[in-house]
Amino acid sequence: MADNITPNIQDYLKTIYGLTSNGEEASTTALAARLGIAPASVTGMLQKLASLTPPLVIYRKHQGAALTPEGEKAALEVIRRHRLLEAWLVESLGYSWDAVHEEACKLEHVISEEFETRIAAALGHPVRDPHGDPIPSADLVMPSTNDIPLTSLREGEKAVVRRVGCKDAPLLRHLEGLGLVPGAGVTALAHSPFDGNLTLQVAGRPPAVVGPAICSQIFIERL
Amino acid sequence: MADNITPNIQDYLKTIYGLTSNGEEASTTALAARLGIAPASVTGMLQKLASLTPPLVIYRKHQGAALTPEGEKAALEVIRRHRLLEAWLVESLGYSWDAVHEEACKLEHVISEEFETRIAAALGHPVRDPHGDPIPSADLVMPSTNDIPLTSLREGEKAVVRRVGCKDAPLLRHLEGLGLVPGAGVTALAHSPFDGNLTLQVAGRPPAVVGPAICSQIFIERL
DNA sequence: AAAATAATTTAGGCATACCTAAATTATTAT
DNA sequence: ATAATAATTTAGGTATGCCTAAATTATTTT
Repeated sequence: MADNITPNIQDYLKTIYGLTSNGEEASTTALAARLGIAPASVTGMLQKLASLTPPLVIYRKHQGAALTPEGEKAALEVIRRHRLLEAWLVESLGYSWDAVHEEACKLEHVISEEFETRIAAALGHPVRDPHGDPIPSADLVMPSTNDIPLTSLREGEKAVVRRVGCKDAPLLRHLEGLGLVPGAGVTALAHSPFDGNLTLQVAGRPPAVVGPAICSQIFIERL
Repeated sequence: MADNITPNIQDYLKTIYGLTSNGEEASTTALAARLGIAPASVTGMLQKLASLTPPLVIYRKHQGAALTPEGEKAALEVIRRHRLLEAWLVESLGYSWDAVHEEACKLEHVISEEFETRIAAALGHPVRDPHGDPIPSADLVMPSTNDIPLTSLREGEKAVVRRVGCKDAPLLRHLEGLGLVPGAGVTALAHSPFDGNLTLQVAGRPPAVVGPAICSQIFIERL
């Protein structure tokens, strides 16, 4: 029935999940932007995904798309594979965290269930990937987190970096240089309410001033 | 120029290489049979491969196909990746040798050069895959071998199994059960000229009678 | 409310890569 | 040499998934 889920469809489902789970609308335009294709192409695909049996998305003209339970299941399966692959590329092959996303994007569509099972076991069934993104369990439940944006940290408050929500390789390398990686302890030394700049003390490093463009990509847990 | 080499084209090139390097003709029918598609589809693709710039195959109507230097290079690249992947699935993820072919067939089309480099290094730049197939070097030279068919072994002769030239999972499991895997020492106890059966002593095992259908798939080096 | 702008959809096309059926070419047997 | 068979090619068609241009719908501004 629902085994006609092509790599392309997987990418759509993953992207819809990424938008809606983030509170954003999975609109034609937003999907087109994230997928790097024309809006018209998205319209065509959403119509198709909604007319499959079972439907993978709920779609009404000019109203954007939402995943059906079947669509969400398929999305979580791909997301699980992607994040396990990222973790495993780092742990097992020594990849740097800025290079794993691209590789995982291709591998996620071709690995077998056995492959998934083996790397999950080899990694000890991790709950987060190298960027701190939660990894859905084998029965496709997304772990809940208490991550809050670094932008909400104020003078004197201490926290631990939990997640870095960006895929851009140069930015990831920059963050690594600052020590702003999952697990790092940070203290807010100062906060400028005008430009949103945060002066951060990353454990074991000199203080650094970080702008809101970066802070909004970093998620923490307060201590 | 020649970066429009799709996964499909890679499969054609790999298959043509497999036939011609084996002394067989890369005929339309043979390719169709190996690729599991209709002969007419092969004709269309061969015409296309021959008309690319640079051409990947030499093709003349009713004459089958042969790889150009560019085509052979692309074929060796895919074969290298396939065999490295097989080795690495066994070594690093604990796959059994009968399961790796299928997985490698999908992965070979998507891994990056970095991935290839990393697994080659992690494996110590192996020269054979788990079935004993030679792995082309990083500069795409196929290692030469002295492998001869097990069918040529005669009473009293000793040899080492070097290669098992079949992909069929049930047969591979059967051979593993007999100990007929690369590296195994064998002695021919008897040979029947009528049915081609060979009675083999595999080191550390009871003697076994093996028919020509199996023997022709196994390649050895005489001691 | 009307006009302007933004978002979305429809329509018509293209490329890849497969298919079947019919036509052609090559090979083998009589 | 002719007929039968086998191999191959041509022709026309399908499905996926993208594109652009034009049309439509929704939203915002005046």
